[in-house]
Parts: sequence; structure tokens; C-alpha cells
Amino acid sequence: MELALSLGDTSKPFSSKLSSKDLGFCMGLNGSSFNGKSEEKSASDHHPSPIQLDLLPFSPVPRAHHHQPSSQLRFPWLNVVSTEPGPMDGAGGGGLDVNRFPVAMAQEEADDGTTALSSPNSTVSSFQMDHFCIRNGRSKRDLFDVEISHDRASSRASDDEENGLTRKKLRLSKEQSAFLEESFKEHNTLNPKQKLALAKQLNLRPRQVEVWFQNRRARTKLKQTEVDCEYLKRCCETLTEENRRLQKELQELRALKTSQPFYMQLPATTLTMCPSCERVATATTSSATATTAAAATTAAKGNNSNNKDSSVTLQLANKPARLFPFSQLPQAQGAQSTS
DNA sequence: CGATATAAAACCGTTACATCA
DNA sequence: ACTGATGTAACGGTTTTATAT
Repeated sequence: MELALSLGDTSKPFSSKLSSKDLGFCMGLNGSSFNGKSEEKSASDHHPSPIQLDLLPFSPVPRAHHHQPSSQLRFPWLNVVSTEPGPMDGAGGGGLDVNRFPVAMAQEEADDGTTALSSPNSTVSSFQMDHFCIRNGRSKRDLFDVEISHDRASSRASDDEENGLTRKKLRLSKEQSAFLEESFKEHNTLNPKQKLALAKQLNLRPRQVEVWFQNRRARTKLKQTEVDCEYLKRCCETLTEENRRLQKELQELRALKTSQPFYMQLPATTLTMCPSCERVATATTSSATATTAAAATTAAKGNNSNNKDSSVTLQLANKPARLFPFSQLPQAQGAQSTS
């Protein structure tokens, strides 16, 4: 088993493109080959897909931009008929809408220069934000704060300093959050039209919707990172254990080599060596006397139940193992000196 | 057709605030 | 009433991307 470990945006698993800024983890397990992200594209094209963790309930869309076809404009609230109660209908009306400030919104829409919402072709219902009212028992003070916040919050820029107020944070109502969450499941990014539509639906500023989506994406990424870290940790433990096992095996092989000199007189057929890499591979013959040390030791230990690799290649110390009987070296290796 | 400029959108790290134990 | 931890809305700066020239 080999591991393909890459650091990058998990939303684009194993793509050839790796931004140095990508901090997400992506880890794959591959039964046959290394499939690293840093490799060229061809690598990932020809190997089985590695395991990939993905928390997202949808396929993340690359930066939305304005190219998203309008057919993708599917928001949960599109089912809402204007005459029917909206998803936040529990409000029962009469409550104070924390997030209302029509003037600011109108201004912002004008700034965006889009008339999407007023278009007769717009699929957005006329469901209005009167439904988003306070009903979670906020105090009067809370309401006051929120209104202050709205008064100040006409744009992204900081007119805060101008009126000498520090920024006040409003809490979105449960309904608003749920609504945003639903739409996030549909699209984790918004194009301007969608943003405006959402903002109007929820009676929030487009900037608020935008920020909410940004933060939501960040939360998703953070969660994914946590999962990936946990997974990497487990993989690391597994590899450490494997390494320990192999080290032990190597030690036993060395001991065997010194304590059993006639081990070196094994027929050449029992130990084969790759001519290119000069590594000894264990023989697959089942001759009793020619049982290879590796096979013997691992079998004796009986702890190789999870050792699926039946052709362990061993390399002793820093030099490739050369376990051929000296007498046979010339035949095996050509005209090499026997000294 | 590639290089460059520009604007918009997304990302990132951080701060400030609300809430809760 | 106070406090620290936690969650999250909001911000400013940076990077990425698409488009125009």
C-alpha cells in the first residue's frame, strides 16, 4: 500500500494545479502507485482514484463569477409562492424586523447597478422580509443595538470612525441562518444576482450575504482540515508501526546473516536480485532449506497478518543487499571480482 | 497570440461582539 | 456580577480570475 499525500484544495482533488496558498489537505490511499498531487497531470489520470475525504454535501463550484448559468439559480425559496407563508412564517408578523433598513438596501442595489430583482423575468418570488422578525426573545437593548448597526452599516467601508461608533454585530435570526444554510447547500458561492436575491429575500444587505457565505466557506474548510488532520494522524501511526516492524525484521535478518554463515551458501535461485537497483527480493520458491530469511523471520514472528506485501524488498544498511553466495557471484554478476 | 492592465470576486487572517457555562 | 471560552459577523488586505486592450 502506498500513500499519496498532498496539500491542497480538497475541492480540486489531485488536480495538477497546486497553489502554494492552498492549505487544505488531501490524502489518498492507492493500492498500486503513488499518485501525488505534485506530479504532472498524467499521473492522476492513469491511476485509480484514491480515497478522498470530503465533508461537503455538494460539489464545490469553482469561483462562481458571473458565468454561472442562470439555470443554476435554484434557491430553496423559489418554491415559495408569494401569497403563501414563507419559511420563516412562524413569526406571525408584528415583530420588529431586526434587519430592515430599506434605504440602505435600495442604495446598495443601486450601487450594484443591477436590476435583476425588478426584472419581470426574475424567478425570485415576491416573498418579503417582513417574515424575518425577532422572535427569539431578544431584549430591547439587543434590538437597539441591531438598529444602530444597520444605521451604520451602509457599506463595507468604515464610516464607523466617522460617527465615532464601534461596529456592532448583529446576530442573524435562526430563520435567516437556516435559509442561508439551505442556499449554501445549493451553491457555496453566489453570483451577484443570487446574492442580491438572497439579500432581498432575507432583508439583509448584499454585503452581509456575501460575508456570510465567505465565513461559511471558511467554516467548511476548517472542518475539512480537521478531518484531514485526523486522518493523516491515523495514517502516520500506521506507517510508524509498519516502519517499526520492518526495522525489527531487518535487525533479525542481520542477526541471521552473522549467526548462520551457511545461509550464504544458499542456491542462487532462492535469492534474486534486481540487476538495475541491486536489491534482493525474496524468492518465491518453497524449498525448505532455501526459505528466505525474510520469509522465515516474518513467518516465525507471526505478526505479519496485515503484511499483504509478500515480496518485501530489503535493503541492508546504506548499501543494497548483496546476498549471493560468493562462489556464484561471477555467474550472477558477470566478471566481478570475488574479493 | 502572448503580455499587460484592470475590475470583480474570493480568500485569509484578524477583530469585535454576543452568548453561554 | 464577573470571567473565560466559543461561535460568528464583519473588516481590510491579498490573491485569483476573467476580460479588455
